[in-house]
Amino acid sequence: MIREFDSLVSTGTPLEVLKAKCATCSMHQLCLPMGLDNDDMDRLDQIIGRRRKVTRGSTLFRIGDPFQNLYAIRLGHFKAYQVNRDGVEQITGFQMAGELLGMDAISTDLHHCTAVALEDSEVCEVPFGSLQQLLADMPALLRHFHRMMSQEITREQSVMLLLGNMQATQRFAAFLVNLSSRYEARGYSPHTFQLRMSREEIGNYLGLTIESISRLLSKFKKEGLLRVSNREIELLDPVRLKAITAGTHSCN
Amino acid sequence: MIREFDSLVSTGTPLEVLKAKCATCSMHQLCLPMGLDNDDMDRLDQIIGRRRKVTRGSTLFRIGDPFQNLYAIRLGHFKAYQVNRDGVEQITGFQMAGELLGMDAISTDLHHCTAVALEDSEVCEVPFGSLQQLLADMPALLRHFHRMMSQEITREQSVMLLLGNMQATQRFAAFLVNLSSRYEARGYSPHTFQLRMSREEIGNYLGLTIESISRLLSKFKKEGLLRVSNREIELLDPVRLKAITAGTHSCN
DNA sequence: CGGACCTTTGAGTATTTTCAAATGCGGTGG
DNA sequence: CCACCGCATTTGAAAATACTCAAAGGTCCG
Repeated sequence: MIREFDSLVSTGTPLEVLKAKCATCSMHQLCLPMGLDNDDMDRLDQIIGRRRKVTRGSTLFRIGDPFQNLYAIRLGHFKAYQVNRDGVEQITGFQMAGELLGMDAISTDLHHCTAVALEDSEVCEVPFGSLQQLLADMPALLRHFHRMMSQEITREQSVMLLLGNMQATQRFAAFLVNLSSRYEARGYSPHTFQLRMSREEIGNYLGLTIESISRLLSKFKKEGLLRVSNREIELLDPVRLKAITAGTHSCN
Repeated sequence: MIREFDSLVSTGTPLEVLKAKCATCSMHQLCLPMGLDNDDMDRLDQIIGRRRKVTRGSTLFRIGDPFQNLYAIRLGHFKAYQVNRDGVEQITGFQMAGELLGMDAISTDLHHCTAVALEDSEVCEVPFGSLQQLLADMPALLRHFHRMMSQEITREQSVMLLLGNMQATQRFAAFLVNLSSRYEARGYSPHTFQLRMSREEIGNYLGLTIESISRLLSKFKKEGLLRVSNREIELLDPVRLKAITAGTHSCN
């Protein structure tokens, strides 16, 4: 990687672009280029379109938009939501750096959800046509791409489990534990983190109302499970939190 | 297709195997070989392992099983469920002929759900290693495989919407409408069909109790929306059923 | 400092669950 | 052929969880 760094600098590549290469991206162990050698990573870099900034609250793509690109999140957080025929939103996921947005659009070439940045973020545009050509040529990339799609299927199944037969307390505990482990996987503290989404968004995602979320936060606080200050969360008893996730038995 | 049929017969291929070829399978317009030309379909046929019968109630694969094969359903119905740490089941989907089972296992090489036949069924074993090699070589197959995975993501998102912010009545209506359209896509009557799953399984899938399902059936029956006799269902007013799916407003 | 917005908390309500009992269906054996 | 048994389903009544509505309290930002 050092070698590559040098060669890029020597050819006068602007620093902007340099920083944006997969090889130097802190997410390359989680993201699409995971496990690729340097040559393959270069080829992936070459098909990636723009590295785009998405400001807080702005929309990356919208339901019904034609599908052109997948988006790899370099930095920041997103929410993805579906909309009922009633116009009611249902958030289907919160995505963070290293995760891929837009995979649900492959089936019909139209986006099935809307993706909105929860904070100022950056994404890599991955033109899907080009990616598919590359996939045929790079078994490692093919394998990992399939893993990422499969992982999304698995994640959604877990949410179905959560929504289908967990109580409010369990759901919220599971939500916190999930965030915690994802931050840990990214090298951040699993105990202290900022919620990037509002109480309302959490409630929407978990199939609960904003009031329920607020009450659950108060309850967990009172029980010494966590400390909250606005969106700053500190998990004080991850073990018990995980236990609550498992069953209703331990939560009164 | 006729030509192929002839050539197979002339080479003395047993009828058993003949019937099992993708080209002669009634599901090839929905299943993996969708859109493939005859040559490509042959290549796909060649990697397919066994065409296996799965008797009612028996398990195709189980959570934690090592992942070897995807399974294309030729005939019959399956349920796929996850299990909580409590041992509580959550059915994540009901699959029918033409659909693919096991895609959630790609991410970790372990199955994340258990698949059980709801009636005597038949599946084609698709060894995933071989499939991946083929994918690199057959753009059309690659494309369709991605569509199928993406479709599964989309389907699960719809279930999240259903579980996250629909009421019991809406959920059950949505369930019936969904079954109806899938039978229609397979050339069966969209109005009259047999439920292959018990009331309990429906309830589990929809995040409701068996009693609620029973009550909803009675309610719909009383409102002239459908006729029920055991597992035989006749939808009498699909339009109103769809309307109920959309919003709570029209159902008292 | 003021205002908009988000969050918290309380009280009453509603939907769905739980628990219990009755009904119906299919299969088995007298 | 009919009675009986087991199992799935239906129905009823009480209970619980989470929601709705309302108001108060905080926080952020101009």
